[in-house]
Amino acid sequence: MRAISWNVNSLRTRFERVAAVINRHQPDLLCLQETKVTDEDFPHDAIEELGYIAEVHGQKTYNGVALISRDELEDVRIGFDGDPCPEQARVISGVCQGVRFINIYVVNGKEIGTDKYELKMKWLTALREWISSEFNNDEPLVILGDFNIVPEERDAHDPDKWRHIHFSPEEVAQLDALRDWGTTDLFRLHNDDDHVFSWWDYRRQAFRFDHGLRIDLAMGTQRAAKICSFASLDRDERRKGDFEAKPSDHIPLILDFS
DNA sequence: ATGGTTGGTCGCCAA
Repeated sequence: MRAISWNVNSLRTRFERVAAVINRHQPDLLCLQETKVTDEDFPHDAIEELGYIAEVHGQKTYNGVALISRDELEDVRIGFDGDPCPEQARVISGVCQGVRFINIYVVNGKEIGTDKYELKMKWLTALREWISSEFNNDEPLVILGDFNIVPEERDAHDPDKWRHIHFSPEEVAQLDALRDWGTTDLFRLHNDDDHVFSWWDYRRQAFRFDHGLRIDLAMGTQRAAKICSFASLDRDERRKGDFEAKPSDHIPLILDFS
């Protein structure tokens, strides 16, 4: 089984690239973040033409998540109990071939000291409480998506530039708490290199200078890690060439499970 | 601290 996580930064603007990613990688499950489309306007017909079906949790203008799969998923859930901002569409989960995938778009947080940063901490704590109360860490389970958190120094081009957001001690501690519950960074099972990034700011030619961060993550339980046979970031999605036009600022995270 | 690109929407807010 192949699963992909990707912050598309608007599904409707990026649809042709989404179709290209599906054709290139042939995933069983595609977890999208920042779809920026209401459920009413979701392009279900175009997804079905690709041979897929979509479970959606969207809203107008901001946020929005979706699960796009070849086959029907089991136990699909919209959002989570205890969400401090339930009006923001940030979580959708479901079971694909026996593995539970919790697709998340974490609150960005803006900067330490702001209300948005406080909300990010509250949101992450509430999400962990929901996950640990609702699910078992001895089951195959993967929490994946745009975490807006840099796990380690080697995951930032210049970690000191990001200590006010994305790489603050409190944010890293939230990730550690998720590890303590019994999950591991699945990308790191198969990649040892420093400076492998998943996001580059659109501004200041950040991709050209490779000023990026690895903030798109998949945290899997031991049962998920045991069957995770491959993990990679699809840098070609942002590179120039056939796909030069309008890339997302994030690239897809590809995961295989045996 | 400022900077300055993209998307949704149509004036700015969010990232």
